Amino acid sequence: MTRAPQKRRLETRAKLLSVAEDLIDANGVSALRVEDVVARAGVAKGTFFSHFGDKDGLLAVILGAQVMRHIEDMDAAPAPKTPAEIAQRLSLLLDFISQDRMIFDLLLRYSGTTGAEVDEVVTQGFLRQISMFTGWISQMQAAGTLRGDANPEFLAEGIQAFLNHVLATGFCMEHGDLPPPAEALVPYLEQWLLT
Amino acid sequence: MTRAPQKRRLETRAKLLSVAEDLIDANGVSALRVEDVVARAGVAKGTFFSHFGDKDGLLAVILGAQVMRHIEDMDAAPAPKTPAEIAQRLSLLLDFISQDRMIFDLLLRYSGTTGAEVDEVVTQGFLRQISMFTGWISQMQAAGTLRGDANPEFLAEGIQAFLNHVLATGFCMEHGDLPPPAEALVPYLEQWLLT
DNA sequence: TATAATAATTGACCATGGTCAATTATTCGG
DNA sequence: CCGAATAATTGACCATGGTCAATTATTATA
Repeated sequence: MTRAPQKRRLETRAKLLSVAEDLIDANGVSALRVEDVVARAGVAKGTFFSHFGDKDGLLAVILGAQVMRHIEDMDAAPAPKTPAEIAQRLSLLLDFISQDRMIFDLLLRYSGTTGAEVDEVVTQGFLRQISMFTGWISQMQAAGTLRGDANPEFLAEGIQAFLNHVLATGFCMEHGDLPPPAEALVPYLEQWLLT
Repeated sequence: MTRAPQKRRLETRAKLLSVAEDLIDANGVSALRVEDVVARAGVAKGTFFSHFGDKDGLLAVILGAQVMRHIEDMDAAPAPKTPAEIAQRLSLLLDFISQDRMIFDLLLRYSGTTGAEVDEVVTQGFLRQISMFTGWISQMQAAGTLRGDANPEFLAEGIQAFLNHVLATGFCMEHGDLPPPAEALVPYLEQWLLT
């Protein structure tokens, strides 16, 4: 039985998170240095690792929360009615992830940590996203606007696959000339979801 | 105009590669240390980086070559006739990539380096793989065994997407209980390629 | 072949993430 | 309120990838 954390620990953690968020806002994820975080937070290096395990742990918490916020926004609006609308609904999230390859890599790596660590925000986010997709698809199937011959959860996983594909592909071309990820996603979704 | 590399340089490069391959065979990709490689090869650290840019550069060369070998094997046999046969044909490659998450991550990262570096083996491999898929699909379309309503290259990219999806998903569950990647791939391919 | 120009290599040095035995703060039982 | 037990923090130290001015080997030129 593990004890509840003391107030001091919660404060330290909050301080580390807020400092890291500020630094990320200012300089981007790639430029974040653990040494800078602990220096600004006024704690020792070891404290950082005792809280987050490693640097990616901290990033997972912060980026996972941001992803979760996007998912909640997407889920709040009325369900999309076509594949193109799904892609459009995803555009803010996709833009966020496209902003830095490090974000994509980290989310992909943490996306399914078995759910072993119940508090893994990233895992939660992905599960939530799949169930959101599943809900959309069920509704569309009920409305007869897309193929009814496959189970919604399976189709939802396919969306996930194409979403990652489009993101990965986007990083390959040198930035500048290619369409935004949400747009690139449309043909895949249509092929996957229609008839 | 850059000059051709001297014999000495080619020998050094070959030595580094062969030492690294031996170490990988013995201990796996994750355990490879640059210091070990240079020590065994009898060269200085700087030499390593002058040849490969960074550690991933060396890995890209080695793993890219292994992937290319798998692709050539797959391409040598007669074209598969069904989605399930495609999955089966891919199983050796998928098993190879599944063996260590580091391999998957690296291949994904290097898969499309713009083709800017013409000698990037990984990029070559992916292009080759897509064209192999495209060929298979064309033949199957001609034979009428799968949907003829989409262009083969587009369908080939979809295969790539599902292939990565299955691999990524495989790493998430703790190893042991889940089916081999090639098997997990089948339903996606069928849904994607059939009618 | 002597010398200048260029290629290749060297290794001390740095940057950064990560470890862990020792120390300090907090809580708990009596 | 006083130790004893546990939680939290500390910071010197380590591991490993990566840099680059200096050095040595090779090639080109006269």
